[in-house]
Amino acid sequence: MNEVFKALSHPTRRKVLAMLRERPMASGEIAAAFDVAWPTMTTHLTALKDAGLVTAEREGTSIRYRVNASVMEEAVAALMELMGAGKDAEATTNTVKGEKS
Amino acid sequence: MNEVFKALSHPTRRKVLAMLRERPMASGEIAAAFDVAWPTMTTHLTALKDAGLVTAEREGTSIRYRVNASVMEEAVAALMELMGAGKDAEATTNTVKGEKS
DNA sequence: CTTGTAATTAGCGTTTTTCCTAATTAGTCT
DNA sequence: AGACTAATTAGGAAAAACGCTAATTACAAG
Repeated sequence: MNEVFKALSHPTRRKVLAMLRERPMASGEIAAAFDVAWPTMTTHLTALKDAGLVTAEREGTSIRYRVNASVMEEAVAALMELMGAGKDAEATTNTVKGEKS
Repeated sequence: MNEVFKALSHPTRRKVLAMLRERPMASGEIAAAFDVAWPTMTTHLTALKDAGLVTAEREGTSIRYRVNASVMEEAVAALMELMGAGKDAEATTNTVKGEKS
């Protein structure tokens, strides 16, 4: 859980998550969108992967990254617990009004 | 918002928030609970205050820190938006089942 | 005004993070 | 196999985060 918040603490990594939310993307495609060197993006992606926030899988010639929604939900739940949502936290997290979950 | 996630990325600071959630506390009282030097805790508290996550106000001889719930809620909303809750985010955040809000 | 307590600021060394370029691995395709 | 592309690993430099001790400020109260 610690690694999750650490991963979320960098703006670029949060933007990557926002992008991946729309659609899974390849490493190079992500790097190209961010004005950083490719190896730098690899580092960020590794941080996100180690935190469990994304998963990576080979797709032909490239490697596709996608968001791991459940870990994102856990992060939200943890934050809510921190702010006093207490026992309602997980219930509430799963009850995002119109979600395809 | 960036500072908020930065502040949340340190375990000690999250624990402080959890403590402050129960009741407002003085700086020294917090420091005493954490096996770190007092000045170190001051640094953490400053980070939390700069992020807007807590407020500080003098109370007689000591300085009392308390959680700023609204900024905590904003953080949750931001996270949820990141994970795809989209426009429902704030509505959901304010609808924590049995909360005294 | 002086003493005492609460808390912050200064200064410093260590560790971690971040980002880069160059080199390397992994897999594809002819 | 050999050439090509996608991505990661190596190595290193610069910046930021952490946590400490010592010094200082801020109040309160005798």
